[in-house]
Amino acid sequence: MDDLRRVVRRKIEMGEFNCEKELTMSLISGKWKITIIYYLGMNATLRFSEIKRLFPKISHKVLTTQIRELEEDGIVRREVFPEVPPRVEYSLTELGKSLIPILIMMYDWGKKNIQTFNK
Amino acid sequence: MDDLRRVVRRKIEMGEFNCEKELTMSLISGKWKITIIYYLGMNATLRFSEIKRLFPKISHKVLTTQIRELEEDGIVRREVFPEVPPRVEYSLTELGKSLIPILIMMYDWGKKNIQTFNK
DNA sequence: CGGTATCCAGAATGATACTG
DNA sequence: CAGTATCATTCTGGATACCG
Repeated sequence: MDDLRRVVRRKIEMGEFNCEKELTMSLISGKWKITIIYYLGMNATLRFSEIKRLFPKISHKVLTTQIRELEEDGIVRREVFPEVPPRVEYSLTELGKSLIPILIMMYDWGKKNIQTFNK
Repeated sequence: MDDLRRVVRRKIEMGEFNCEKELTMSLISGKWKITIIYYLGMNATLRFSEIKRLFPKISHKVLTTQIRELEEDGIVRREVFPEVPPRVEYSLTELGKSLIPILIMMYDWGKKNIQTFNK
């Protein structure tokens, strides 16, 4: 797929990032992306419908969009099994797996500090 | 200020977070927030105009908005000196400082992987 | 200098319906 | 089952002008 990482590459070329942190942020920004990455990290592979079942609040179209962007950015691998009915399995690439420590840190930070926001 | 952390608190109350990671993300999501936090971490205090000079591409209003949200969320401290012309200095709170390791990890990750997006 | 108010453009998200 | 297409809505960021 030629479009692979096109948005991110365009941002790099246009000098839209002030700093490499913003590259990282741009990859995980999106209402469901860190959730999807994290659960794929815990489950090795998940089918489209399994992700939907895990997070009923995410709409069909939005899940498609989020996971397609993750795929374009090289974070998620998509495998289509030519069956009827179709089966599609998602898993993390090595690049995707390397994001997990960052998500764990974000989880730990949130866990540690959430009570200060409840007061 | 009564509005302190109101948006985040509302999200917590409404159960809008699937996971504590999302609390962390919600605090640092915003086009300039990680940039502002990071530079405040390196400079101890910065005046409004100094931040503007560091990042000429950020507009006046957007800088105000981003930094006000960081203040409401308890990440940034705002000190007003009653002088003419006014002087306002921003610095990180302890909560804000505790985010720095996450931003450093994001920087390192971006630095390490940016070349894979340039191909 | 360091704001606020208004208005607007575009992006992100979401609801719904249709398809191989 | 796992999509795509269309349309509506909401959220974010930005341009501009005015203020104490």
